[in-house]
Amino acid sequence: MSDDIRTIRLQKLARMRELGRDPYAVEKWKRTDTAHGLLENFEEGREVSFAGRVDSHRPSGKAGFMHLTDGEGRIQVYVRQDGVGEVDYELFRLLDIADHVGVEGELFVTKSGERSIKATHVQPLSKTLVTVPLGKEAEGKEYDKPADPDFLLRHRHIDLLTNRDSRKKLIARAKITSAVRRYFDSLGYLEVETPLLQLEAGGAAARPFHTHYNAYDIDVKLRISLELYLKRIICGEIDKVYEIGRVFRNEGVSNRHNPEFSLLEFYESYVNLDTMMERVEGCFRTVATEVFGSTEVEVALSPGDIEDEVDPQEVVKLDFSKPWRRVNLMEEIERHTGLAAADFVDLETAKAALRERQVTNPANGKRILLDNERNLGGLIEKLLEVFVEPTLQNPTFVVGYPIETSPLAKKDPNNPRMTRRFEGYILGKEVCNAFSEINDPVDQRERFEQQLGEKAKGDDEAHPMDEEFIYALECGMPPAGGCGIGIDRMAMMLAGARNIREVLLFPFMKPRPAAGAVQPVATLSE
RNA sequence: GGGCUUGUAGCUCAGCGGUAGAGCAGCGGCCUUUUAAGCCGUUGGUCGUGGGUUCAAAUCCCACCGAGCCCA
Repeated sequence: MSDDIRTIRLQKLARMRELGRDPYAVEKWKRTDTAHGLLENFEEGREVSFAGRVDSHRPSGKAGFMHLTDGEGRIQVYVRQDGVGEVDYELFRLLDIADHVGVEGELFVTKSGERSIKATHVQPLSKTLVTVPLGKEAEGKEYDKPADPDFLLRHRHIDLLTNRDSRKKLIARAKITSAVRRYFDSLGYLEVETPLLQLEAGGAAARPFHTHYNAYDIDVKLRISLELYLKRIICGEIDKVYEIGRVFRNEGVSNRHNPEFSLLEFYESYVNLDTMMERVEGCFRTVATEVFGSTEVEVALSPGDIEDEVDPQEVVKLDFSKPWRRVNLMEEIERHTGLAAADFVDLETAKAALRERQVTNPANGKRILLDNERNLGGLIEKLLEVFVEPTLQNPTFVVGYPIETSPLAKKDPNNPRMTRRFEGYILGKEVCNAFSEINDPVDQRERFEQQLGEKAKGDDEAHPMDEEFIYALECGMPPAGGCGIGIDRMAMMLAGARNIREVLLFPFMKPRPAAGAVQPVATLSE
């Protein structure tokens, strides 16, 4: 059947060509206004030239209407045969929904009061060969739009055409990235690009993707973070450096995980955690102001954001004008679990204390699963996740992370079990991770060796040894602060997305099985 | 991994044991101010895939493949 439609459309295209008006032969069309601009600065009688996509098409014998959209707005065009001539009128009739068309004419108001263009000239600019499901629209209400999220994600162009909300979020996400760039550029940071193909993927705890480099016949990995290369640049006396780049983690897909995602990391020499906090605050403030127009951003909460049921319509105001709250990790854990510092001397003591006091997960009242924890640091981070994170609704920095889970952060001089590291949280979710970077090559080597020990014990996310990185430290690295921010998570939060796919134009999709199903004729050549 | 829901024409959906329907889109016709345009006519689906039960399955059962939500 779709072949029939295609055939008919091709016939219409042929007819347009017969009339000497091949849509595909046109290269440009003057647009004096956008649809929005036309409606806002409406001036009856003004001559305009406009182009857009046919959104509704209501021809009759010798006169008719169509609505055209241009991405941001929608305007009606009135075409009458004695206004455009027979050829143009036939071209108008040969249009289908979703075709692109250019019109010239003058602004006027219809009998029923709609601001419109009365065409004097109509020229098709592209012909659709399939039915494009745009749905219908009237008085702000929308009808029969495609609703299957799977379909819309596999054909994002249709989502962009039909779903204003999707469009808004994806545009916001793009603008966030560019606002972040402007912020760091304005501080004198240098933006760089570092290798995606690496012999050892380091800088984070994650499994990499593997691939093969034929020319050298070696296996290589896709990067999982930007960290180690950026710090080598710091060692080269470039004192402020950042990168926004795609990293790849060989993990499952979820509401908040895509195998490739965008990471911002920035490093600055001779500064401590306080400066890093200021940078994070400044970055969010800049993004809020530039993308959302205010240091106060309203974020729609969706069910699941907070432990208890929340009205889906509930909106929270996040204020980025002020410094974020600062808390200490162990103090928060002790406060929320009732355990004391003495309970955290080692893994077994801590497990015993939790068992003895029958500490349960406040979200569901169940015991906390501790069997998977191999070390005290892991246990502490688990407690952070269960007890503390849900309480961190307003922007908050949590300072002081355990040494086992922080192999790249300086030791805390006051507590050898802890490191100089913080994470930022908003609405209970992690938004950044920052260290005072280790610049002691001997310490760094020991940390990597500890990690190799964990790997030997079966932790396949443990950090690999990186001799070139150690060599860079041996050559001298200044004290420096470093920080990573997940751009997608940031965008989700600020744009009010509940799924990471809402802020990724083309999230990874499982391939479809060959059989059956609604595969539009459009090619899927990738 | 577990639970619930779901997969019917290009799109939105109805049908829920008797052999496939509506609206929109499409096609043909009428209409020179319509607007989810209208009127008349009309094309289009092996009802996700594979098994089973039954005289009979889109409809009941099982498995598989997708999707959505919730839980872990």
